[in-house]
Amino acid sequence: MPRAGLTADRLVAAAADLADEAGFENVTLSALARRFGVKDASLYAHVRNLQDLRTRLALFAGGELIDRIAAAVAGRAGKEALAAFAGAYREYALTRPGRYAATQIRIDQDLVARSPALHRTAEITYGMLRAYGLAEPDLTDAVRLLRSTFHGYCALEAAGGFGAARDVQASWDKAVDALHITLENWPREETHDDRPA
Amino acid sequence: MPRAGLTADRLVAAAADLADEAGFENVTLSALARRFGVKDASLYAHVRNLQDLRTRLALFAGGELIDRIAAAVAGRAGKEALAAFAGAYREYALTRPGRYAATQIRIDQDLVARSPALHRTAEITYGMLRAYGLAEPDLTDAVRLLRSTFHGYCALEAAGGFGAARDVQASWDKAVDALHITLENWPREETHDDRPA
DNA sequence: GCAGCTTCCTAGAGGCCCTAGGTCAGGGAG
DNA sequence: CTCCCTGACCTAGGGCCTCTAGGAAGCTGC
Repeated sequence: MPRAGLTADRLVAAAADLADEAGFENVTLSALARRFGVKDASLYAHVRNLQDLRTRLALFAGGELIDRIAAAVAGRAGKEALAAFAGAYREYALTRPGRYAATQIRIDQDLVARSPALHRTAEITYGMLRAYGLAEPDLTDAVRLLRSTFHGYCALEAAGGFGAARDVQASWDKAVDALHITLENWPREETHDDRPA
Repeated sequence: MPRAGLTADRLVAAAADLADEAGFENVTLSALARRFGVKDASLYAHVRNLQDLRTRLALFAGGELIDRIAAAVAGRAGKEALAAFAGAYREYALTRPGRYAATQIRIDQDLVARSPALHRTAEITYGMLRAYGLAEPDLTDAVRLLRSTFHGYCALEAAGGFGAARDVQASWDKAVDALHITLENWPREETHDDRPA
């Protein structure tokens, strides 16, 4: 009986493809095992359980996403950087819907803290915003606003939430313009609060 | 054998409570049946299947949400209306997480079209924005931006996505301020496009 | 008090997650 | 080259879930 040559990494990669094809909620150990021509119990040698698989997938996808964003943002600043960030973000969310959905699951907090991808995400986002000259806590507020808008937009779009005739790409470009203006006209805090983000 | 007196509406109401207590993904026919002291097969007399139940729950929650928003917005305009809208939205998302999650599922498009709650949502949102004097397509773009931001914020907050020390309520208030400024300084379209939203 | 509709039941198939324990392939040690 | 050990993969089985088919028991209108 030949071996399938499973490893945790190969499982995660296959799970990522499966997520994009069938939706993140259909990433299932049975389906994954089927894909490798193996019984589901066999997967437990490589992955603790379904939750573990999904967490690994989330971290994997988070890494992919920030790599693309980093590549897009590199060498740009200000509005150009913002547009590049936004474009890479939405592109990933739309072309890899399952992987993107994976990045949104709730993950154990100290596992998050130990993830290099998420640290990189924070660095790049805060870095991009430094051009706007915001100080804490405005900086953190702005980061939250950006993440929320990007995520909300992609989530609603993916869920078919935008029924109006208006072209979504044009709408998105406008939203990015609007965010740029928002960042330039940010309602600053009078009192200063320097706690780290 | 006494009857439980099930109806579709009672099932949906119980499902809503269950969603808030155990999470939307744990809204299950078995759990619901257990709650009524009834076998799961019995539920199929009132609800077509799990998908049908979840869809009904989504529409129910959508109606509840827009009712609260409408009540909050009533009699206000401009920034006050925006803040009231935002406050009611986030309040609902945070205090009724399962119901709120239900509102985000993908729903059959022509079922959406026939839902009065969703029409009301559109009316109220567009109505609130009329104070900012936007014309199409900017109006639709602005609505999309608002919905995205509100949803994205609540989704990230609920998923534990905001790790920084900064108080989330303060951050949210600032985001609403920023949105108000954005709406007042909206980057207008030169060319006019009047298609309905 | 009876007919018929509806509610709720039992029975059972199939999918999923996960554990316990067995078997056999492949690589290193002798 | 053979033995052995690790670990990749297996079978068996329990529990929870959805959903269908068909039967019995309560309620309503006559």
